[in-house]
Amino acid sequence: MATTAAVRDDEPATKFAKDQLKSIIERIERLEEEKKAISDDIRDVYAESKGNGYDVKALRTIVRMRKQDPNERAEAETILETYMQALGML
Amino acid sequence: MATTAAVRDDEPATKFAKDQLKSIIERIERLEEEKKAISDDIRDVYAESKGNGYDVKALRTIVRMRKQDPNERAEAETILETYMQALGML
Amino acid sequence: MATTAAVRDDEPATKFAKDQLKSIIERIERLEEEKKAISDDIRDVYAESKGNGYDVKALRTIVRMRKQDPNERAEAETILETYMQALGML
Amino acid sequence: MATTAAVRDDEPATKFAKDQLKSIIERIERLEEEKKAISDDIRDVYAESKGNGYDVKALRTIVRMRKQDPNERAEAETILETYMQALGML
DNA sequence: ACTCCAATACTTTAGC
DNA sequence: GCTAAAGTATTGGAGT
Repeated sequence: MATTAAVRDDEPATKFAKDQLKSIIERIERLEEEKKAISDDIRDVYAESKGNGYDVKALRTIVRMRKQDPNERAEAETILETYMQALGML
Repeated sequence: MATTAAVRDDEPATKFAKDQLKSIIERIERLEEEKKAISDDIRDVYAESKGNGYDVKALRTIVRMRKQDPNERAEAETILETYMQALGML
Repeated sequence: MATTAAVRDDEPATKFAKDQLKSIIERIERLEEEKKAISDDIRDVYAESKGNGYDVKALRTIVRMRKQDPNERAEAETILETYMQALGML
Repeated sequence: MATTAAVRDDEPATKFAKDQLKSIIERIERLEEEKKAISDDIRDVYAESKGNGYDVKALRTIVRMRKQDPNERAEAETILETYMQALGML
């Protein structure tokens, strides 16, 4: 295998392989840090909104609904109502 | 309430309140898009690594371990060892 | 500390303490086994229902809804609709 | 439609279908009650242990470890150690 | 298409 | 009471 060879199996643990592994891990760690920073930002927006009197749970529901495909949502709604009907919940 | 008033309670649904709500939702949606982009990047790194012969599960374990170690280890370790000792797990 | 003393701190690791610790762990493990068995049963019911043509997601929603307090549910619904209204989703 | 037919599609909502749906929901609800009862028991054991001076967090860790060990350890361990070796974590 | 597992979101509990 | 942490449940993606 030309290009690479992994840190695996019976292969000698070459310095190159080590560096490649290290590089992978560090790339992921950097990306996860960025991801965490954004998660924190999202949390902050919700917290701030709550401070301004908004209902966080409802906000989350809105965000979730807007993400869904309108068709799928309608279809799910129909089934749900059928079941609720059958159970006397409507 | 001085500054604004939310879309809530018995308050008239002012255009201002609507705009504020819309703004909150859109900020969150923008952040979630960024977050998703990064999640995809992370996924890509794993997929590419797998293509180069790495064991993805092990990579994930490494990442997790490096994240957890600095935080807790030393603290819990002591009590834990006492208990493990008592249970013959050591 | 009347009755016993735990496996902790500077106390000598008495045989009694060991046995008590072991007993606690085993009680929990037994309970967790039972709990897992029930979780599996629930999973089975859903799987079987799916095989009979039911929509599992909708079934889960029904179960969740029936668990909720009707008043709270109604209230949450109201807020949600206010927000949806303000965002032109209704 | 020999055996049953679910509360679904264009089918007339027969009493039978309703009963079957109701039966499914109630079976799940009963199982979830049992499950909750056991969860509560587990909680009680931890609470009682805490009252006797045990460190709950450590107890949970022990339980978790004893659960995981037999399953995976040996398998993942090998690859993992190779990687950790390469990263200077060992 | 279906099963399985990892990741996310939600809920509840403990601690300040 | 609120923030932080755990546990639990649901969702989404990967593999077969």
